[in-house]
Amino acid sequence: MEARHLRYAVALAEHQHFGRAAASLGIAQPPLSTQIAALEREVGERLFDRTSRGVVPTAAGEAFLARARTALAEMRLAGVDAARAARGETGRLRIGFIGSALLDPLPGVLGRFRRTHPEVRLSLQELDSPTGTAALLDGELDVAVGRGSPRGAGAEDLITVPIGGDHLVAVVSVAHPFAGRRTIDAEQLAREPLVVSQDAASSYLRPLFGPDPAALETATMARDIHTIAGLAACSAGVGLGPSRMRLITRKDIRFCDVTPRFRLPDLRMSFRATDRSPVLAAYLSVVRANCPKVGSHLDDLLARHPSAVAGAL
Amino acid sequence: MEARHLRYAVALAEHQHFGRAAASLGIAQPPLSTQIAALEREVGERLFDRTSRGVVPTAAGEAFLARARTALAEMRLAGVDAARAARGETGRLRIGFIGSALLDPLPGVLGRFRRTHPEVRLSLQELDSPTGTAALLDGELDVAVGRGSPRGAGAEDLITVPIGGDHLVAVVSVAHPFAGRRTIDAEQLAREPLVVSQDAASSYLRPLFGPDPAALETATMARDIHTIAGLAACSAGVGLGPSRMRLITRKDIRFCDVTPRFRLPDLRMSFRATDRSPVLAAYLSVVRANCPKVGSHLDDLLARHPSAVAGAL
DNA sequence: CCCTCGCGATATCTCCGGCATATCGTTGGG
DNA sequence: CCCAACGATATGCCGGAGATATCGCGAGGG
Repeated sequence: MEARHLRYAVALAEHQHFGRAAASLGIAQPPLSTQIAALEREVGERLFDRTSRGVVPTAAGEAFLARARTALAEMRLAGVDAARAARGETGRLRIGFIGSALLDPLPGVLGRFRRTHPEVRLSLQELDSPTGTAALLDGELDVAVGRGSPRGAGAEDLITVPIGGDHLVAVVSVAHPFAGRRTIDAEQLAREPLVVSQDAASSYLRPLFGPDPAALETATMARDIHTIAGLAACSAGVGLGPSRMRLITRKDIRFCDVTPRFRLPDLRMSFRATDRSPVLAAYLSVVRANCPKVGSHLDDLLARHPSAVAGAL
Repeated sequence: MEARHLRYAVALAEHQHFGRAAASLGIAQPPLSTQIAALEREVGERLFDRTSRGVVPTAAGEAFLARARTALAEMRLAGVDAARAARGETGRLRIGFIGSALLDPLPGVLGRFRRTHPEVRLSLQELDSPTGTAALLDGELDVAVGRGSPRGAGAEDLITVPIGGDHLVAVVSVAHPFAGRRTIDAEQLAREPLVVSQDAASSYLRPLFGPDPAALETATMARDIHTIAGLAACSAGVGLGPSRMRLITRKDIRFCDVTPRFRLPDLRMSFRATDRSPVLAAYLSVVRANCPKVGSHLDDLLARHPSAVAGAL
């Protein structure tokens, strides 16, 4: 049984007339008769009653036609859905990110992407940087936003673009003696009880305290940036975090720059170099449109990379 | 796009290998390549990524395949459903009947039909005989069970088989003076307040009272047989109805034969002579199996009728 | 580093079958 | 009783699906 048979049967049922149905199909009447006869032979039942002034479906024909119509509709949708999937308009995008990314670059990009690609199922997950990289390599994520270049096995299979840098700031309760100050010296910090993220403490924050990291070892650990702010607010210590933490709008905290200025590893976005997902491509093109600087960086990397992301526009 | 393309794409996705997929389809590898290429050209998107050691669907391919599989399933179901509809195993059967038919011939036939054709939607409706005949002719019913031959315009387009006769019986409250008697004389009845059905009073019951139908004109009218029994039970009068009314199992009523025995018009079943519904044919064959006497009658009528019911077995 | 093997693409031919043209059989309607 | 309309049948043609042979290419293995 071929789709042709379904189309012919549906047209015949619609026009109730071999000649007109054939005309509507762009063929002559005899082949329509032949094909319908062949269909009836294959199904094993008469699907149409031929009368002297037209054609009417039998009960078997009605049952057949119902299925035939949905089958044809599915076929049409197959093509449409494929095209939409290829344009990245449907599908799924799984993004893992560190908390601070949700403060600055992500909201704009995600909002725009949601609006331009409403039928893509977004799966968002807050993860620390190493976990995100691992999940990306395992194929559990499509995009990972973290801090610092991915390291370890497989990292060379990732394409990574910087999407923004920041420096270290301190956050304290409004009641804290530092609350009114614009800056705090790093040496002063070393004498305060600190609140830092697990991730930062174990990697990029260590150089800040030079040869003596005791301050870090006694620091309170928090998993994410909002917890750091919250702990600082209730005077658990001086919180340390990226400068985009200033975007947190709480009345009960104050921020101070750390002197000398201490640059944190850039925020970066990674994805698998072998990933051909059109949704990813669509996402990247939204990123490009939203942020020309990241976009041009992206273009460079993609141009350089051998197996670039599918038609990355 | 033809069903062939869908089958080929599905097979290719399943085997992830052109050669093996082609073998499973019973064709050689080159035509499979050609057809997949043609499909991709028509859809306008690459549906499969060819690697050096196999084939994997793209995102567009996955979207396409999902629709393709359901389309193919629908096509298979089309044939199956048509065959089942042709055997009368699916569809709808609308039966109109008078109340007394629900006492004797219908329960057995309907029960058996329900069991043998569980997926036929039965639509049952209690109607008086003339209304049933009209509904049948209007195409609102498939079968009408009533009393007395259908009359009026179009009646000759119906096939009608008798399915049982009965005679008149009286029903009275247990408290009624007649309650203990086996018979009641027709002349006695004429002096009693009566309870009869509208239908009966206006047609076949009139001869019972000879030239003076006054008894009927003052009779209480009821629409159906159970109401007659109920009114008799509460001593509203002497109920009159068909002898199968004896099948009503109420403790508060008693039945008496009417002397002389007064035959009522036969119960009969009618359907449109032009009706080709396989469900009707299936129903008739259940009737035949359930009741040989009616069956042979049916055979005679169908043999005699020019455009007999579709393949009435 | 080259060689070979495996896989998909391409080229060419064949032949089946879907389509067009012409004609027939049947059934209602005038 | 004839005619018009409709679907079925007969026949020839041609496109295209499929088979065979071959090529290009990339990945492993020696």
